[in-house]
Amino acid sequence: MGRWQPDSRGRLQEAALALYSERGFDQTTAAQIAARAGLTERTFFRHFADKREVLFGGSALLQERIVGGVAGAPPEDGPLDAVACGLAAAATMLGEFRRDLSRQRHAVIAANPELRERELAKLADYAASVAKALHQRGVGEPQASLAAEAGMTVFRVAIERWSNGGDDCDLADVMRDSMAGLRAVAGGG
Amino acid sequence: MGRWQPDSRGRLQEAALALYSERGFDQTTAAQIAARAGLTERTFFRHFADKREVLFGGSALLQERIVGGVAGAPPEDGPLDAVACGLAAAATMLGEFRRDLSRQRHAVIAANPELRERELAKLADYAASVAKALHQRGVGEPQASLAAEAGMTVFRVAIERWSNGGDDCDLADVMRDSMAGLRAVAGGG
DNA sequence: TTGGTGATGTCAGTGACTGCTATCAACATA
DNA sequence: TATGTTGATAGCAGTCACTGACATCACCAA
Repeated sequence: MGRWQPDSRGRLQEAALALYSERGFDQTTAAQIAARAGLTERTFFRHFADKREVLFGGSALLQERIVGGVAGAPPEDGPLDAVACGLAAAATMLGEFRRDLSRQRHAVIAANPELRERELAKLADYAASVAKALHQRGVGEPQASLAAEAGMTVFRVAIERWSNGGDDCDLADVMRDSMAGLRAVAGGG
Repeated sequence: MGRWQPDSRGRLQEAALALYSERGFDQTTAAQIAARAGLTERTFFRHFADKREVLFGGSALLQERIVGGVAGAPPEDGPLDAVACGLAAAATMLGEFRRDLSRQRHAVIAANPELRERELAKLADYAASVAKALHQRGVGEPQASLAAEAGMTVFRVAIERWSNGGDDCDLADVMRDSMAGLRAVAGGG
């Protein structure tokens, strides 16, 4: 056995989600999270840049999935179709995850302005990398940025609907439906 | 003459913009801003909730303009047309402002992740109130949210293009053009 | 004259976050 | 076996964002 318990990072994420749920984000200190994970505050900040980031550990992976979905879309697809492929890939990934944890995390984020801010920043990051992927498909500006940002809009709205929906509500379905909604609103005028 | 110099709030905003430009956001302390404005740190935090907010003093007014534009759109306009009216109102307001200051502010925000986060949060606020205004025009969900968020996407992309464009680049024109771009991307597929 | 009000100053405190240094199991290598 | 290196952690001191409580004092109204 190692000198320390394994998976410090994972333990910190678990502890943070639990404490943020129980007492709220503001009422939780980094030292408390670390203590619950059997670590020190200093170690918390070695793993996560700040108190918020601990809730967004999976975002890099999700971003890869989305970009991969866009890059792997059929070559004849238009920009927004390609983005839809990225969203489908994201929906698949999130669907695999434990839904109760997703909901708990979403509730914590929704309850705090600072955390909502961070989530928006993550979505903007996704949009930037999706726009890049669209460029590589030959899409120019401002079409690429508009399609990418619009896609993230659909993503956000869909996640919101899915999170408030019942247990039989499928994320991929909601994504498709929301994308259709955007096309209707934007295309029809 | 009053006991204090007038317009503390304005002096703080000016001092903050200057210092953030000169040394960068991270290298500027709230105490330095206050000192430059002839005030104390404590007073800074009475006027602004945090170090970032001092750059967003006009956002409430801008929000009012956008919502007013949406509410005042012709009744027969579709959701996205109404949002376009809101954006036009915003463009008018921003056009009245000194462009050099707008650019300086934009550069400071672009240079710092925390400030970009805050700007995204403001846009999300605008989107929420625009969606509300659309509801009052009889638009349902998710159409209202999608149209509102898509509108903010257009706003962001347009501001970015305008900010990087030449002096002859008109914001209202860029807004209209970006909106047309979105319609083309979303409508055409 | 007197008393209330509002914007500011002063001060002490909490907690997020950082830089530096020490520790020590694990591993590689001579 | 001995020795040096590495990596994840602890410990500690420090800065700064932000807050709460209380004091000050020009201004204004009665």
